Amino acid sequence: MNVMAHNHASALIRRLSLSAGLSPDGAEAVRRLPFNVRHIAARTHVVRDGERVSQCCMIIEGYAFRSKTMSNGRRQILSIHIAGDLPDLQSLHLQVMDHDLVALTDCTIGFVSHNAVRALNRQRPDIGEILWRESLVDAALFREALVNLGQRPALSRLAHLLLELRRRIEVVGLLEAGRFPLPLTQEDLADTLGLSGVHVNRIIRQLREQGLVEIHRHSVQILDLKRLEELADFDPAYLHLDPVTA
Amino acid sequence: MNVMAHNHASALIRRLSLSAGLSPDGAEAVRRLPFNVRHIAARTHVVRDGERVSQCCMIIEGYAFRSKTMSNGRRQILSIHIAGDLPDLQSLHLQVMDHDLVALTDCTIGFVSHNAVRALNRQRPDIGEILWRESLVDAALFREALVNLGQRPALSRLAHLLLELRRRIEVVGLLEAGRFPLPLTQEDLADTLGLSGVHVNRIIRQLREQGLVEIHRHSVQILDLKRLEELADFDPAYLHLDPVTA
DNA sequence: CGTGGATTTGAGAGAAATCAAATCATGTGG
DNA sequence: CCACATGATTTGATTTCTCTCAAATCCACG
Repeated sequence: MNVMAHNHASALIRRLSLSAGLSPDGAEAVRRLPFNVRHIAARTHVVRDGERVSQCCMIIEGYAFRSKTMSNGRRQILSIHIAGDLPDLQSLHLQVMDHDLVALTDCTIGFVSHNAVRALNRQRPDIGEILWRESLVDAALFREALVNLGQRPALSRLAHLLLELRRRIEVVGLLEAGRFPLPLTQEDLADTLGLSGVHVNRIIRQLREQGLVEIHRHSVQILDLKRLEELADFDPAYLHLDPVTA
Repeated sequence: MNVMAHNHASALIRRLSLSAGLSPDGAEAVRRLPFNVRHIAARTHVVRDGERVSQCCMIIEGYAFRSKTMSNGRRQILSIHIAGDLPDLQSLHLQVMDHDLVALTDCTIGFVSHNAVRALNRQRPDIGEILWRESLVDAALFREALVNLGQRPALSRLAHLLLELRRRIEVVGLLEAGRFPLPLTQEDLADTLGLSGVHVNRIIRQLREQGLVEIHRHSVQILDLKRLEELADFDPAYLHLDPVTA
């Protein structure tokens, strides 16, 4: 319940500074937001579809995902989130959730009231624009995910997902010797990629057999980045991480 | 090249007033934005993937779509846009396009410089928030499209697309006796739904045979709304059109 | 009235799903 | 520390959905 979170926002600030030109004093203002820090157990809901919320959150540590579940029980995972993400920033202006937000692992999460964020936006329109931009990048990832689901065969689809995660994890400094955690079960991956669990298993095996990727105990090592990027038709422009490319 | 466009924005204003609580004087401020009105021929690009832009646009009349084309030529249509939409609002803060915007029919489009929109946002933060919200609704549609591509079989997938279009068209007052134009070829529909053209043809036939929908000469009539909504598992909450539901 | 794009239909192939069972981990309590 | 229970992964067999290729028909437009 720590209200001061001076370094909790470091991953977020690192990313925003790199990609959105957040200034040092802007970073300070973000750091000073009144985050209410809480621990969330793996596989518990942070917010539920249909709920009306008055705060949004920042992931400080751990993994989370957003998903929608249809009335027949089928679930689509919409996005995977890591430290430094603001996975429900959209609730700032869309206060009724249209999907779930769930902790994938045990998480440390900082909650901020919408009021505090709105106040900051009014006081510092430059930061408001950066947060708006952040929500637009979120949408850009959804667009690429649409291409992934609609146009790529299963093998490339998984490859693309891994490459996106690798890059995003790298940006916040959590890539360790080219290796990163992937705390999704194969069933979770299936629901992310619009495939069946069985098929995901077979696809993973193919990636392994082709010497492209090593996936073991929820940890991923990409062995041949170039070849994997070709297979996935991966172009990171949509991540909008490069300030030159906006 | 008319700079005054007092009623050109009526569809947009109608929608924002209904769903985002745009006030009458806010509407007036939006109307007074310096729109540069131009006509765009069917099947021409409005903006291209990779371009850096300094203006965004509002559809005054006609249909457009956003799409991404992969290096192997496969294309995914990301969204379909109608009068009153701001299909490249994201460029306001993401100035390099990560997809194409293409006119589907002959269109009348109003272009506004980013500078003018940014100035309005600073001067009228309430309108800035409504535009931000608008970009968040855009993202909400992408999320639902992800569910559509990832989890629904072809028949429900098409049904869902038709229901979404019907509702959006209704909101801006363009639904005529339950009928609306659908100027997409079956090939276009295929690229929207992640299916092949041939399969889309067969799916349309099924919808017709089941007495659910009549599609003829690029015009759609939904014959059994209730049954179609069941088939599609359609819940319009994600459109965020109802201000009570935010 | 001809032409080219769009739609429709048929046949066969392929990708991925489902169903079912076996194996492998992980963590718990005795 | 081992036995067991639970969930995750792996493998096999079969079915289903959707794709591709190919050809025929239809339609809008000049």
